[in-house]
Amino acid sequence: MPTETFFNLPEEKRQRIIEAAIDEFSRYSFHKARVTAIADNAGIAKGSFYQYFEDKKDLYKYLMETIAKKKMSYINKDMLLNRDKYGFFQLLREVFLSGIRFAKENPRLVPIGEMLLADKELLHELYGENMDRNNDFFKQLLKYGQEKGEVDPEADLDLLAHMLSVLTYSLVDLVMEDGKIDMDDMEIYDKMLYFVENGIKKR
Amino acid sequence: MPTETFFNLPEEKRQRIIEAAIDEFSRYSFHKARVTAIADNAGIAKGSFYQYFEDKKDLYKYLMETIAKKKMSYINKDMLLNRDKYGFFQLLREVFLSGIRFAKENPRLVPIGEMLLADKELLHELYGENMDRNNDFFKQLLKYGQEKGEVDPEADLDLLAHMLSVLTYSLVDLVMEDGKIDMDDMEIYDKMLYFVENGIKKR
Amino acid sequence: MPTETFFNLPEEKRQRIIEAAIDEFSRYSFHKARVTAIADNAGIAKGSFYQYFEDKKDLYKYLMETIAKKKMSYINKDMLLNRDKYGFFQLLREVFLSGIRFAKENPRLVPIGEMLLADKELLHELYGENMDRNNDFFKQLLKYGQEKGEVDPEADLDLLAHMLSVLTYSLVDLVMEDGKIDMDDMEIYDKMLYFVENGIKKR
Amino acid sequence: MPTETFFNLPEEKRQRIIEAAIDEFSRYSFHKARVTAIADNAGIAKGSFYQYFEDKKDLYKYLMETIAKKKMSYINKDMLLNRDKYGFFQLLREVFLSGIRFAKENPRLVPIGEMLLADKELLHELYGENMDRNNDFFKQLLKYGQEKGEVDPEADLDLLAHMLSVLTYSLVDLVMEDGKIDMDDMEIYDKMLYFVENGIKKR
DNA sequence: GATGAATGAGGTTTCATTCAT
DNA sequence: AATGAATGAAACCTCATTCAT
Repeated sequence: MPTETFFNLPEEKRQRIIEAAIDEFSRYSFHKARVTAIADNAGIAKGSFYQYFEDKKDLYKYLMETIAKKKMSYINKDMLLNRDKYGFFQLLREVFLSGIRFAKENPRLVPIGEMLLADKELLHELYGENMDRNNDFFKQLLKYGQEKGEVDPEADLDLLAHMLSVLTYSLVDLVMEDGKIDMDDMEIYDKMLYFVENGIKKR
Repeated sequence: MPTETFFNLPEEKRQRIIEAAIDEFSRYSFHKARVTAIADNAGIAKGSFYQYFEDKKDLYKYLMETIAKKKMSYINKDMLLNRDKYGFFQLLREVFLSGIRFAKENPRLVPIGEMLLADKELLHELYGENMDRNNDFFKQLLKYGQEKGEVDPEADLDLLAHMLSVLTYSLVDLVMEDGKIDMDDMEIYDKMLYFVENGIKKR
Repeated sequence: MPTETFFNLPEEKRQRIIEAAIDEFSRYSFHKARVTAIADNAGIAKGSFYQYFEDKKDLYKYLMETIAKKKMSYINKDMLLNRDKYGFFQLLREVFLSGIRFAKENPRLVPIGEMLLADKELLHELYGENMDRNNDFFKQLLKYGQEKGEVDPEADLDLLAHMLSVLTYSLVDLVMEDGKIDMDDMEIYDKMLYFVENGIKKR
Repeated sequence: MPTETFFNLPEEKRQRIIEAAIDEFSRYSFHKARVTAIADNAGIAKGSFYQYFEDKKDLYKYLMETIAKKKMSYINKDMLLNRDKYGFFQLLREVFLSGIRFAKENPRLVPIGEMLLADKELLHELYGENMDRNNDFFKQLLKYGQEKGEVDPEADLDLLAHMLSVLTYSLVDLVMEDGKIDMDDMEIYDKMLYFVENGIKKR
């Protein structure tokens, strides 16, 4: 956790630091990223960095949390709360699209997450055992889909959740070119959804 | 490319070095992996390392090539050559399973590939533009599936190839726990295939 | 260029570092000189060295600049500015003597310059094409001498400039024994000047 | 001294080694030059190198001797033996020209000598005190010139010898561009001689 | 005598973190 | 709180030389 000092900082300065961190961690893996570069780009002294964070990992953890929260905020909460008004596949579509919107508006955050996912050692260190909240989310959703009779009742929800989770990531990866996303490329999202729907719907 | 000296080494020693390299690179990303550790674990002098490889990256590249070749060798070549004897989904199943067999027998090689995939900078440096041979392979296969009338003729092959590629990886990831695979867990592979088949087959 | 950090250092410490550098580079060629030795002798950590200079070459370049400036400062500027009050050979004598005075007071700087001059590769790297400002200086002087009618009007100024430049160096070399100069050995400078004067004066 | 083994080598092989050594030492100072490069370029095993020479310095010493001898061989011995038939300045001219001829035919040997001259430590180690045979040669010549009444009887022969020695080197340097010499550029040699003659002749 | 693999000391450089002001 | 200089462990890499075959 960042220190109290950090949270007492003027918003603007805190932003500058976060920005600089994002910039560095989106370009380089945790180990290659340099504290010096972050401090420099944020325009703060290296010493200050250690007044705000315990160490490099402390900032990194905080960043991951921030990112996770931000990503969640892209999901239309109303739809989830009133999910009964929508079909399962409509909800799924919303989840997919929220991922895309998030990536479009925060392209630099995408590789940060991906790099962490690849670094099992670090991942374990940060989250210990419970490292797939993402899957849990999809699993809940799928269960609901089964209950509503839209999803194949035989389906293995753990497997499906994992697949959906992975596909979301991959979709973002596919449409992101050089850190940019062509949001208008709507067709492709629906193609994937079409594929998924055929794959898992109840027949 | 490793030096001639390296290839002149007795098989046993070469293996020790490769083993040590795999050990290090499967645990740590390229940047965190240490030449010193590799040399130590291989039981050779640090100086010797540099008689065999130009630098850390040289060994790494060589390792990736070796891994790629090994992975390919797990695909049943006969089936590919006589693909007309098999249905498309039978072929796809073979490809999936080959990935699993490879992962089961070489569990430490899996994270090496995954870490590389996450390090865009390194990936680019090693392979430049043509970095998705994996996708190409699936695209060929899918095209064949369309020609045989088994795959949805409307399907976007680029998208599908990407998805299949990603799903293969994810499947391996899913069944690998602490570097071990439960091969007998056959059911899950077929579940995924079932899902995929429903998703993309011609109706 | 040294970093800002270096220039922020207390004068005393900066001097210690420069001293240590001079000590090392006056004894050993650029390639044999060791950063470690410099850091040790300056009483700073090796890491600090790299906070002050980009690398060994950075310090070396800076040292050469410093030396060049210092050497220039030994020339009596008044004489150059009011050169019309003096004969050409008087000016030349002043230039010669300035070289001697510089060498006498900074004996360790002499071999540094000489070693660089011998390392064509390094020389080229540092100065690119324009690496004989020394010659230019003498050429200007000689031109002036011709205009005043003191120097043989037929003389090839490029050649003469080169010769004078070389002779200055050699004179210093000659009178420097074990890094010390016997300044009182005035006679020898005049002998050389006598020789030069006879060689190039207008008849 | 090279080992007997070296001298027993077939002429052709010995030449190859010497060639490779010249190539390396003409490009790099003693310390930067690499034994490995020499062995490689000579097409011999690294181990063999140490069968022929005690160490890098041993080869270097031998090379310097060879060069010195070769350089001497360019002086017209007949003229020296029958020096009475020629004037002093004719002899001096011959010595100058021999230096030029040597440089023209062995351009790579020139920088080797120059680099050594700049490395006082090495120079001392190789030749101890008596490191100016070159000067001695010129001193003998000048003495003879005085005796014949052609050279200023007041002249300080040590100084003049030094100057002549230095000027010879510098002349070579001046006309050598990129390791090549324009021998037809005869005029310049005579200009320098003219200058020298005026400088030191008896009046 | 020839070979080429093996060695390790030693060099340069990087960087997270500490600390004095 | 802020600064930025100081540190040193540890990484990569080079190369002369030795040694077993």
